[in-house]
Amino acid sequence: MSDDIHAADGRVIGARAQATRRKLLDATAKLLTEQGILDLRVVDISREIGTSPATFYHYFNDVDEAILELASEATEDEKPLVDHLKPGWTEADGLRRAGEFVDAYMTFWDTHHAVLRVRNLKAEEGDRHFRKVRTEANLLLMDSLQDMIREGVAAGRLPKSLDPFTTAAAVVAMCERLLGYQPEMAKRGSSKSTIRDTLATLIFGIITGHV
Amino acid sequence: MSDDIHAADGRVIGARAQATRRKLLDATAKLLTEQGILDLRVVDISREIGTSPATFYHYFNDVDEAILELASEATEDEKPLVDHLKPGWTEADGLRRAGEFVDAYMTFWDTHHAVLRVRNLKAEEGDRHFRKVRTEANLLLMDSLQDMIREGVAAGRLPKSLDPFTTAAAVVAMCERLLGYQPEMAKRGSSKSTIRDTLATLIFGIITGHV
DNA sequence: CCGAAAATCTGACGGCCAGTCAGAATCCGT
DNA sequence: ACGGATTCTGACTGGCCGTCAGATTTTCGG
Repeated sequence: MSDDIHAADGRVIGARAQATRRKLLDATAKLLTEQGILDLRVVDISREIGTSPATFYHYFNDVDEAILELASEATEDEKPLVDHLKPGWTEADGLRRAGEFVDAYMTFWDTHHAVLRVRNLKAEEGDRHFRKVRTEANLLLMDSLQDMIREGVAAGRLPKSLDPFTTAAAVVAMCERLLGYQPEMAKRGSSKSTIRDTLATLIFGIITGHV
Repeated sequence: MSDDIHAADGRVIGARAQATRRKLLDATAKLLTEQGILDLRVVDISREIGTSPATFYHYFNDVDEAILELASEATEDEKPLVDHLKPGWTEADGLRRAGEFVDAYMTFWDTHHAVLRVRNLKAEEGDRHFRKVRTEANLLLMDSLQDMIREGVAAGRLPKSLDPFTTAAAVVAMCERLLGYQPEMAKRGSSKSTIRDTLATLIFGIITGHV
């Protein structure tokens, strides 16, 4: 498996071309954040870096392909979050650890939310590639979460009717979606730190069974 | 406030036109489910009911307006769910009640998921109208959930670090997003009934503090 | 039942963007 | 500074959006 970077036609590209490709990816991420997927036009992405639409199609078969790559890059940034989810949370330090995980997750989310939104939309609409990249990203966290939940079930702190896999998915779901509500919740008095503390308490409770 | 139905130019319309408008809404929902928002074309919606694009624009200023109306209709279907979330769940019957709520929510979701996806996307991308309709829908459930959570906090079954409003939002978030994962989870052995039971157990635990 | 007014529908068009391709511009090794 | 390889783009085709003038259908007073 090669790490070479390819153009849309599959040929390996040189340093100058790699720089152009990177600029296109960055411009795509920027416009996605500013305007959203529904108003994203290849013309605008190209203009953003002072080039023509034809250049974009040298490096990507379509906009989806560029966004898919951004989604993969987001997955890379998600990997370190796993470090916060190692079994062994105690009643004494678990809440603090959960809080640290939430902090890290919030930072991750702030950086990538525009891309993650599109990844999730396309995945839910059935796109094979986006499903794959989303599933891989989610399994990163879920694998660790499952272990922790199994531990809680085995110790009798959690009910046996909790399926570890599904519960892990539910925790990830809660994190993802709750942060999407953030702007509207802020208007109703739920500050970032309230969300942080509540989310940490919930995660701590769900995966360890402590209150 | 009148319940009259209007064309895009604001004029009240008659029975024939109402039927056409309804067919356009249904066709929009159908194609949204089949193809997703990114491939939704006014041409296709019109063709679906054997009319021309110009007809569509008689009734809606754009596709968003039609989807927004479908989202409002979804909110109507969400209202009955509140009945499942009245305070007073006991340790004995709470899990059963939670399960009944989850069943109802899953049915609701199955019916409207394509529209809800777009509603959430547009809301998160900052669209004022979609934010409003989403917030209204979420507050329906959250108002009841908050009451139940406050009860649990007051009784000392739930930690005081749980903000009731945020926790209620987290529960809604978990339901919404977890169901979006359903197809991929099914491939990994998490059946609909596993999801149902786990979700019910989690909701029961989070809002009552019982295990 | 008739004819005119109101309501509903649509053909056709200008404008914008997607995506392609042939060839122009630039780079790089010698 | 020359020639081949790499990178970039002008210009074009085709398709969808959204509009509008006017065609078609329905309604209703007489």
